[in-house]
Amino acid sequence: YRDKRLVTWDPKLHTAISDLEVEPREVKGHFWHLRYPVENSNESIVVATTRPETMLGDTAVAVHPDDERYKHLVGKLLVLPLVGRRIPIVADTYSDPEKGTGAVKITPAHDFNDFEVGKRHNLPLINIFDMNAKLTNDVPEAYRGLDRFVARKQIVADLEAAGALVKVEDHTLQVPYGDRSGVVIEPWLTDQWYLDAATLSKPCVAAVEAGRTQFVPKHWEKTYFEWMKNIQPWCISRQIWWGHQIPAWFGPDGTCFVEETEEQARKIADAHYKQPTQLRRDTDVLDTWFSSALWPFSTLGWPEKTPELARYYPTSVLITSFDIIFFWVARMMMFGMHFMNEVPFKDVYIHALVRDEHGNKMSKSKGNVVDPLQVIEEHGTDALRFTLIALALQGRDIRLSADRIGGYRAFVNKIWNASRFALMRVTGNVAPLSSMQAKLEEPDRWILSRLANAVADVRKHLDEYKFAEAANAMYVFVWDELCDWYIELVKARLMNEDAAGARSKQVAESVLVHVLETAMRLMHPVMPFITEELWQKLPIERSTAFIAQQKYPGDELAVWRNPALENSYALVQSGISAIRTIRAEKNLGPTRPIDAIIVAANADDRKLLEEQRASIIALARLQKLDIQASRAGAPEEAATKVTDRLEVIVPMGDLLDYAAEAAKLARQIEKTEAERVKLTTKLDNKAFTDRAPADVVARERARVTELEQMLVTLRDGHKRAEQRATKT
RNA sequence: GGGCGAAUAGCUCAGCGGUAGAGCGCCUGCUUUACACGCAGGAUGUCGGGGGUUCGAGACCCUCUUCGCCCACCA
Repeated sequence: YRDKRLVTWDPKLHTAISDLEVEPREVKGHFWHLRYPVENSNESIVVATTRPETMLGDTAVAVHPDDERYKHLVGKLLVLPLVGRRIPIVADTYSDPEKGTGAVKITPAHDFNDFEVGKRHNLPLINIFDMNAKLTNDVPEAYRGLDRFVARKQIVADLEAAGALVKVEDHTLQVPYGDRSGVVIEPWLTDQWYLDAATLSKPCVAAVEAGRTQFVPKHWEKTYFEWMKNIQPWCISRQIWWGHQIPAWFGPDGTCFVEETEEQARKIADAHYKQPTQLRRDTDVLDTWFSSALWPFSTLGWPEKTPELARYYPTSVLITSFDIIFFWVARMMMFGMHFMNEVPFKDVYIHALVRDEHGNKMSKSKGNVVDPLQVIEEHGTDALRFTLIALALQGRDIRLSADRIGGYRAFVNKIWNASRFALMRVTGNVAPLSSMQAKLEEPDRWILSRLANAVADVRKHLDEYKFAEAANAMYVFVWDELCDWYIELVKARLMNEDAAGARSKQVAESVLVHVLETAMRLMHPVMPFITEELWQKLPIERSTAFIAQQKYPGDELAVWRNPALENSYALVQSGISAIRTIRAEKNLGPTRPIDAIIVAANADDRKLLEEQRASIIALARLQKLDIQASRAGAPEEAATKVTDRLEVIVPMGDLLDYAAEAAKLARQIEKTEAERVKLTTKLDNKAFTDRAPADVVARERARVTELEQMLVTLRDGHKRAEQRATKT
């Protein structure tokens, strides 16, 4: 509908702008107290204003109906200084007796609140500004044509000269600026086109309440609701060049015809005027957000009923920034519900805002934009992309951190080097995994199980829009599991040129290539460049030209999942780590060949360790490994490391510092004992054993048993070390 | 005035009812033939304060403090 009301007018760009494009800025200004005399009386009323120039357009002064100070003056007239116009004193609850003098000047044509007061009291609207915010001919001659800020100075001076200026106070106030033009916007009375947004918004609120569209993270719904439920009429016309021209035609007498086409409008107009009539099209264009609101269906061929529209509307997900919720998301909802009678998207993912290093929002007009090309120059495209994804946590903004980008650049490098290793060691095309399932060795089955886990985790996180978690799952799998364990585990097999090891070598090659190939597909959306490059190089059969055309890894990996194997394999890893810890603590160096004894009380554990003897020897760099049920026969001069299920003993000969060893064991005993006491106290608490879930209680009991076993071993070792220390 | 979010290791941040974590930084040792953008090992926390719920609380509830943001208003 067309209406004459106040709009937020940009006097530089000469157009109405949206409330959302208005940016309040805090400015130091003044409070001017002005005295308006009551006609034919000695009395007067003092009003306070931050914009004295608007007094030229005053058409009333309002006081609160219950304000005893002014009750007797309501209905009387004031003489407006400098102008001489008689203006009424009206009673209106808009006036707040607590604020200022309790009397407020009313300028209906230049203030939104005053406009409403004016409507209630049938006050005239006096437009004192033109489109440039210069004073019009409706003001005394002395001020005509003056710019608003020039006029302000002049008027204050003249009021002072006339004795109407009571006092001036310093005052800090919020002044509305146009966010594009950077000038103070002016509430201005114009004819504009409006949408009845309140009516359009109702089904949109209902749709989100019913969950037909869901916000992720959910709390943004509140922002959406708050705005939708307090929505104002939407001024959709703009006095600018670019945009969809409004389909409205005016006849000579100002009658308006709104039709889809000019032809249609002319037909209606001719009928209306009963003769062929010249029409003039409205030169205004639609607010850009009006046009954008049509996007979800207009791009699919609407208003035609196209197959695309049937297939893709409603869309699955809109990914956008929170500051677009009002501008675009809400408006697409309105038009979707109105024109399609269906929501435009099922999910709205509100992503984090990337802020600059100081935490400020980046903006083109502020100029504090981090240039991605520069970051890419320094760290690489894939590193930047991975960093953004890794930092994209729900409900939290991103401060782009150079350190994090550097860390992920190292990750990209790691992927490159791991693949380089594989390409160096794997010769010829590899066989499909299915053909060698029976020949897989423990480490092979372990990494395939971990891969299946990683794929499942990544997919789950992506489904939930948890991008940072998805990135982390990729990172941990590739670096901590594939590189740090699997590649190290298979090195010996890959480098073995003996005929006897040929089959084992081939299996390792196939598994390594298969795992890498799957990892490339898994990471491709985040790191498109390196994954494409490496995928092209892998010795595999390629069914498509590009990795992007391949299927994303999914459920087909699930057959490899093997939690029991992973659990038992953790024992082997903890044994290797224990030996490495002794190496580091005793300064044995990473490469010096040493002997080690692993004591495991459990027969199944020993069996598993025996099977993995070669891996343990290789990764712990041992020259001799004994796996036994008890400590019997182990030398006294030994460093030990005790874990939940095993004790690792490294004979040290004269190298061992017994006092230090005893002290180290004493510290571990103290910590273990403290944990045991804590758990025992917990288990002694009847309230806990009665009320906590059975599995929690059982787990705690098992843990106490483990700790008790550890303590026996630790105390035994401690006693021996202490005896030796005193002997020497 | 209304609303939202945040406070956890030196830094950037996960965890959101059952033994406090990651990356970076820091410390120790390493030319280990994929990688020093690396490898192995290590240290580091009254989880902002105070109440409460619970067998059990960074986690849930209340409250306070401090930061950040959004909306409205400001004669």
